[in-house]
Amino acid sequence: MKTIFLKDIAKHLGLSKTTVSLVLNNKGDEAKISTITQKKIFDYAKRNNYSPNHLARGLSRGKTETLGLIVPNIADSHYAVIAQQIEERTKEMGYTVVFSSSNENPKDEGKLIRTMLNRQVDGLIIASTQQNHNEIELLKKNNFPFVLIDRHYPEIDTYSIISDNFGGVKKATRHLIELGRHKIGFVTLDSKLEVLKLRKKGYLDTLKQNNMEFSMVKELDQIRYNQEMEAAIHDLINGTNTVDALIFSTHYLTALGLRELKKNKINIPKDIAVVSFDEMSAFDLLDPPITSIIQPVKQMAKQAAEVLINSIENKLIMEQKVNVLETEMIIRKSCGSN
Amino acid sequence: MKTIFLKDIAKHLGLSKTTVSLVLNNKGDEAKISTITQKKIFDYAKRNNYSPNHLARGLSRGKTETLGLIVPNIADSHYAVIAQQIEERTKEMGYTVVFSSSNENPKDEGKLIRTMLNRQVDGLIIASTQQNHNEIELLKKNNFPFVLIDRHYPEIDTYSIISDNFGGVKKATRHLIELGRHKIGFVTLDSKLEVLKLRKKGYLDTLKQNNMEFSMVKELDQIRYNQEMEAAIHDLINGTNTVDALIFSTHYLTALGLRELKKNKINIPKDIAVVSFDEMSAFDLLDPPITSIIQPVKQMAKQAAEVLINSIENKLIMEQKVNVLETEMIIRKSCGSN
DNA sequence: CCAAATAACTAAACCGGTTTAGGTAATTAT
DNA sequence: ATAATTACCTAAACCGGTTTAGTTATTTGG
Repeated sequence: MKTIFLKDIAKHLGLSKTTVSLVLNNKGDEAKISTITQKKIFDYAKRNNYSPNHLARGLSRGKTETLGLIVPNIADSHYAVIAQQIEERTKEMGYTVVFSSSNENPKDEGKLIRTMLNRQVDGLIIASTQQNHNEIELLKKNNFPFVLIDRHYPEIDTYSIISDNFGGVKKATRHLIELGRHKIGFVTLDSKLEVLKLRKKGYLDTLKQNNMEFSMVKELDQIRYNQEMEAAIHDLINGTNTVDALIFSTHYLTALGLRELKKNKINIPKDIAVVSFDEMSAFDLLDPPITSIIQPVKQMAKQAAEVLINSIENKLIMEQKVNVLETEMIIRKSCGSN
Repeated sequence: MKTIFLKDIAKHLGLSKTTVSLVLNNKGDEAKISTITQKKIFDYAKRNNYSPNHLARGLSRGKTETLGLIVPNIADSHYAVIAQQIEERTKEMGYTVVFSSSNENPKDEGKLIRTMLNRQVDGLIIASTQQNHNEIELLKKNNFPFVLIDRHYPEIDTYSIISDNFGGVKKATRHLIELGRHKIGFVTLDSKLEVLKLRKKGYLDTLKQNNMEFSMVKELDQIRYNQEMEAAIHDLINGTNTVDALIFSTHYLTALGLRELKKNKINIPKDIAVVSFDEMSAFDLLDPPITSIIQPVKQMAKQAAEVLINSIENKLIMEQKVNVLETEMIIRKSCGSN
């Protein structure tokens, strides 16, 4: 507030800015500043609660102790938790985070990356729209420290922390098969996102491995999925191809789907078993509670923060660049298993 | 990336840093720089996608176009939405936001405020723990631009954007009374937070106004509420004082409470009607869907961003400092009203 | 006793911009 | 023909730190 500067301390103690700066950066001993002088400086600084101007320091050091976080949407609980964990870990390690939502828009994401770069962040954590191959490649080429979280570019070799989307859906599908479901449907978005492609593949591959003949994938439009869910559910529960189980590829699709199933008086799990990939905080309160595949979100976030900061500070660098964390299936009553 | 600086442009065009800086800041005409020169500068800058070092600019201008956001916890959907909206509005107005969670800890909050200040943010938006009276007063005394959101210090005269917590609970209580409920209970946290005090007051005052004799408030510990909910619900549904309606003072208490009610095979709304202050995204999927009081969170956030930026830029300043926005009651089936 | 080493400290350049206070040369006014 | 403007541009200070390359006075070593 009533800001005090380095030169003020120096002037008041009859010393040079250099001495004060060295001491306050704990280089006093190294620079052989006498203990008495050091004490004087520390005391005076503390008494007037001096704290260095971060811009000035950043400018001269070329480092800001600030990380940029770009997510599709922090209002989404998935990313909110990621943000929270990253911020927490990051704060412990002496960094601050600036964030921005790309709204799943590649152009916005590109702009945000550039904005963050000229704000001189020391590194970036990006949950990418996955349509900025070039920007990401550029970051890599320029050796700018960054890590991808939640979504990665399989074709670019960089630090990526993701969860096992493929394996997660596999677990879910196997679970349903084991419970005797034969006509399992899959509701997802029509998207280029690697995660969604992998989830679909997890479903299809598992069916094939188990020689299941029936398969039915509904891919809703990324924007109009809200309106399209009604027709999709209608298709899935009527006609000859009525399903006896449904996997939703992400939490909000599950929520929408459940609403429709309810409207159609479908009994879960008797008529249709339901598994959700990702969950919302109230899924265990629903009747029946929804069996869900959950991602180790917190762990992913902490790891991303650590890997990034380590790579910034050139400490021990992770050996394998892509780290795939296991998902967990929480079995509740929506599949009739208990 | 392959960073280009002002002096590079200057050197390449045989001009001075001054000229280049003026032109790129659109002060070319004002400074009577010839159109030809201006064009050369703009072109060269664009071609080499120059963008000014934010630290340097901030240091010399004393302004960073960065806002600090301090919330109790961004993982909480309530604050996640606030963060998202603030970031969105703020981005439109040319600012960036750095955020941090105080974890409802006043000391941490104090530290965060100081950290943000020496990071030279231009202003702060704080959803305060409300136990940092002094820090807030200090901000005010030093004319540092800030606005309180969601929670305010009634005793400090500053910009505050809050919702009508008192009126919200009043609506809920009145609703229950009108539906013929006579023994309405209130579950909340034992907290000094003004919002929670107001919600309790809204409940108690409405009962009094309607000459209801019965009242029962359960105040759970702020940390152990999770464990305490079981006993609280037990008390509320057993003995002579069995309630026929419950109001939960915040979304996560509702979630916990519903879990307990379910465990005890309570029929909602037949045995007990339920209203939640604040909701979770799946509350409308529950059986029955939960009647909720919702706060105009998005509006609050946008307003906070606008008020802050306006006060930073000394544009039109809001006339009344405390802005109380109306809540809305979404009537679902948990009170038996339809 | 003098040279070398050391202790304690500092001047000044630098980071990359913005801004103030001019400086020339060409035009206009008288 | 000379003074006053004007058009166009710039040197240098400044923002508040960090860091390099010394300086000076005192010890130590031979």
